[in-house]
Amino acid sequence: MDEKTPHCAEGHVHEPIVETVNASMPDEEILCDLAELYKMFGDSTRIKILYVLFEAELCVCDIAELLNMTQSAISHQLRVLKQAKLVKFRRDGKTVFYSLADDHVRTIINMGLEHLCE
Amino acid sequence: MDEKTPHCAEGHVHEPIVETVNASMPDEEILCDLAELYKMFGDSTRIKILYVLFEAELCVCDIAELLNMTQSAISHQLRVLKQAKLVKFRRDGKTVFYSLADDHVRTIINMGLEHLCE
DNA sequence: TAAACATATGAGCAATTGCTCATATGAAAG
DNA sequence: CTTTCATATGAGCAATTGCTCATATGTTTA
Repeated sequence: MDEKTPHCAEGHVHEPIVETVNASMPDEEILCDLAELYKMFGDSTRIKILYVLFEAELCVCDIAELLNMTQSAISHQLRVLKQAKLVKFRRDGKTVFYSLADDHVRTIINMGLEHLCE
Repeated sequence: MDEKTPHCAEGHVHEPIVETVNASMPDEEILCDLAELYKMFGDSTRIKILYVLFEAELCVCDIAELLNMTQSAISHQLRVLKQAKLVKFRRDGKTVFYSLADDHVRTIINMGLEHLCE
């Protein structure tokens, strides 16, 4: 048997359940993608950026001002959010306006807030 | 003005919007709690543990076997999930059975999966 | 063209994280 | 009580992360 997985005694009571669960598991890759997605929401700076974009598109320096953080810090995080396709942007002269990429972001954050307020 | 926040030129076009957004921001603490919550879902091991508990309560070694990881690694993560109140447990002799603490966990994970599959 | 401004990005660093390994705890069986 | 088995936990380490600081890029204006 696999050396890496210690296990309860042979003929273990819960084995059938393990089989069932194992069969219904999504692909490893999907679950990793899911973790990557939630990782985006797992940092307070990024949560704040996303929340701030709920109401309006904003430029980098506006966000920095709202969160009282440096332009650089915000820009780095926007890059990450952009890669995760959670925000999109639009250039207008020197200014770059960011906004939520889709409505799921709003839904996911609101769902989390609901969970907290119970 | 605040030294830490660089800002666009004085009399900036988007200032009114900034005011509005600022007024509607939830407390710092709530957004931090929200980030803490999502941090739990932001690791593939924890996501897998939670997913595996969708169908049935399982003991630590069953989970370890399912995920092909060590008992120790799983136990450490279960501790974290327990602290976040995402799982609960029940002792039966030597065995400890873990299960999802509430239905929100299922909902949140499913919502993320939906977002990925579009 | 040069200067000014908004944003992006690379290097570096301190803090956090997720594991391993060894060991402790707690419960049942001998 | 002692052993065995299931689980919990502390120390330590490598990898990741989120920031700062300096600087690069891109756009407008003089």
